[in-house]
Amino acid sequence: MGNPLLEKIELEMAVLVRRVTSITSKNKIGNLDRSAYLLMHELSVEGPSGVKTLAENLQLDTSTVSRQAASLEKKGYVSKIPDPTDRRAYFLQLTESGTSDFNEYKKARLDRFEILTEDWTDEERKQFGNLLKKFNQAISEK
Amino acid sequence: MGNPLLEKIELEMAVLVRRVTSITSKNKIGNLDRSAYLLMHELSVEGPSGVKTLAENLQLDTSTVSRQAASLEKKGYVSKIPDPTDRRAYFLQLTESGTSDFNEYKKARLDRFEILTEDWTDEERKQFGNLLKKFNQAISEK
DNA sequence: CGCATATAGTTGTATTATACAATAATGTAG
DNA sequence: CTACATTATTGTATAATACAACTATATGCG
Repeated sequence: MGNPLLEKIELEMAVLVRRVTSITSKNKIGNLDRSAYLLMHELSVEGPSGVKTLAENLQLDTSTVSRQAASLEKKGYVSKIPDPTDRRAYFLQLTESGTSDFNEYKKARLDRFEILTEDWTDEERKQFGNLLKKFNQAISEK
Repeated sequence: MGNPLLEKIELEMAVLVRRVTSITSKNKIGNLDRSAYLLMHELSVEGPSGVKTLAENLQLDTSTVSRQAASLEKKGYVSKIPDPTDRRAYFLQLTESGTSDFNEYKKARLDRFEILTEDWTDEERKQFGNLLKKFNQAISEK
């Protein structure tokens, strides 16, 4: 029974998440973890934003973002600019060192993906990226 | 600069892992978590195995597997059969209730993936499964 | 205007999944 | 038979998350 195409996706997805989780636990590249990376990515794409906006965009609880932001601030990667129109709120902004370490980390990640897919065709890379994105969108929406 | 194909994979992969992690935290389907699921999958495919073998096959630390096994045993999903040739070792074996709840959980997961990919072509599903597998193999090996 | 409610962010606490290190019990080889 | 290796467990730590409680501030209504 069952749809073998779905079964394959289902199993490989479980394996993938485990592998990546496992890597995160030990093989952390540099000073940045995946979650901080996504937060910084968001800041670098969207510009300075507050905890609430970030939490919405990243689909995380504000408490989670708040802690990540605190940790990044401690490392000097983001600074908190008070929102002049609302004294409860801040804008989180990447610092210079944040930006440069973010780029360095991104490069290290890309190198890793380069190696992982070194024997793939560009067509495969393209499909994989597209399908991952499509899948992520589905998860976000459904 | 950089390779846009790789950048897309890299980013979407980070997002994917977060989404799935997030789902695991709240939306747990039934009584089984992803990690227990993979362990039970392994047992159902490979038959009764010891902690060490499982850890090797799943590429996890033995301590991690040992705890998962203990938790599954507590739920009555696996039983420990002493290895007659080595009194340090056990075989973990799925119980009936383990098998049936595993199948039920698997079905729930498949339903979920069915929905997530409901507007995909079979060709896309096939490609996604293949590429995920290929990627997982790369991670395991490189 | 002032109180009630809403909102931004932080902090306390819990859960899940993992690793590494130390240990106990048992096996094995010289 | 002793020294070393191996199987599994347990202690401890880390990362990433959520929910709930709280603080401070904002807003809107009577």
